[in-house]
Amino acid sequence: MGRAPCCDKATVKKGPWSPEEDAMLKNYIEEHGTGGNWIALPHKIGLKRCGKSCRLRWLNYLRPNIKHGDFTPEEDSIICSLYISIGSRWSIIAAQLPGRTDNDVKNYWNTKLKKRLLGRRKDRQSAAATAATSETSAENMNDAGERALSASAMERIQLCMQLQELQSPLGAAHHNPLVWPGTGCSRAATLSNNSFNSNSSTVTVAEQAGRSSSMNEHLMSAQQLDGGLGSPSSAENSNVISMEAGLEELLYGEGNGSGKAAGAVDGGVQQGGVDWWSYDDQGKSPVGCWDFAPETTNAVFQDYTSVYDI
DNA sequence: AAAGAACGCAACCGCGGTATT
DNA sequence: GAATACCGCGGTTGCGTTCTT
Repeated sequence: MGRAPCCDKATVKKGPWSPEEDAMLKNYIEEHGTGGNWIALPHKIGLKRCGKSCRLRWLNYLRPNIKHGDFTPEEDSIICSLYISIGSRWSIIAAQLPGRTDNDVKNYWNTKLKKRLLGRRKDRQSAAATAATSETSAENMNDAGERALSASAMERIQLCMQLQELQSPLGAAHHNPLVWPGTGCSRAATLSNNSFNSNSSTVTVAEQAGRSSSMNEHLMSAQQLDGGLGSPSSAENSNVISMEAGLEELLYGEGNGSGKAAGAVDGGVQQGGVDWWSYDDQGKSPVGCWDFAPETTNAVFQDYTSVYDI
């Protein structure tokens, strides 16, 4: 039959960890490792904690080389672009940020980045001369969307709409394969139309969202990661650069007026002196994406492609 | 200075997938 | 193959801290 019970929920301690508990867990793992069994770990150490709690504490706080607070502009950009493309897959996003945990990234997004980005949209709408129509659109989108779309999907649509506004008055991002890949046309527009005129839709927003989750949401990220494996065309490069510039503008101000080093430079996007999307001299081959081991990139990408059958 | 509101973060909860018996 | 436990993840909550009035 099955295994032994996980832990006695009546006797395990909950709540904040004490320095003594931290020290016990840290010392034990540094000396013996996790042993591949988190459930058994607290018993071995003598901690009155659930194994899941120990695992969480170790991964999010005690593990070496953990970074806390002070996300850099480069990290902001990575989080935003990946969130737009793959949604709230925090573990995958965090994997692109050395030293960051999924919990950290999730908290940072929920408490800061989301407000910063989506707040800007509110500002734009309220300032617009055609406030009535734009607010109606947004409200309809919210009302309809909340019924059928996840909050995550709604946020991503809003972010994409912001990018469209920034990048081209004609909505170039609609045709940006990095934003809405695979369809050759505007997914954002499709979703929006269904949100606005959903009465007679044969394909519901929910279905679209479901398809988005299963098929398309990941693709920009996959292509970004794939950039480390192949050679994007110059058109793709310019799409990437254009999108990054848009994100920079969303994050740090209109017209690139912020103090942050934003904007595209030849052959890459330079941010605070760090190219996180850099290409070689000819701008053909990507190099040094995100400053972590290529094998890690490939592993993440391969995991992802295998899961989503890219 | 005090009270309430807002914020930020650590930790918990529940679920789905995987491994084990 | 079925039953059960383990693992990892995303969503949510609780609480301490900071800000605003």
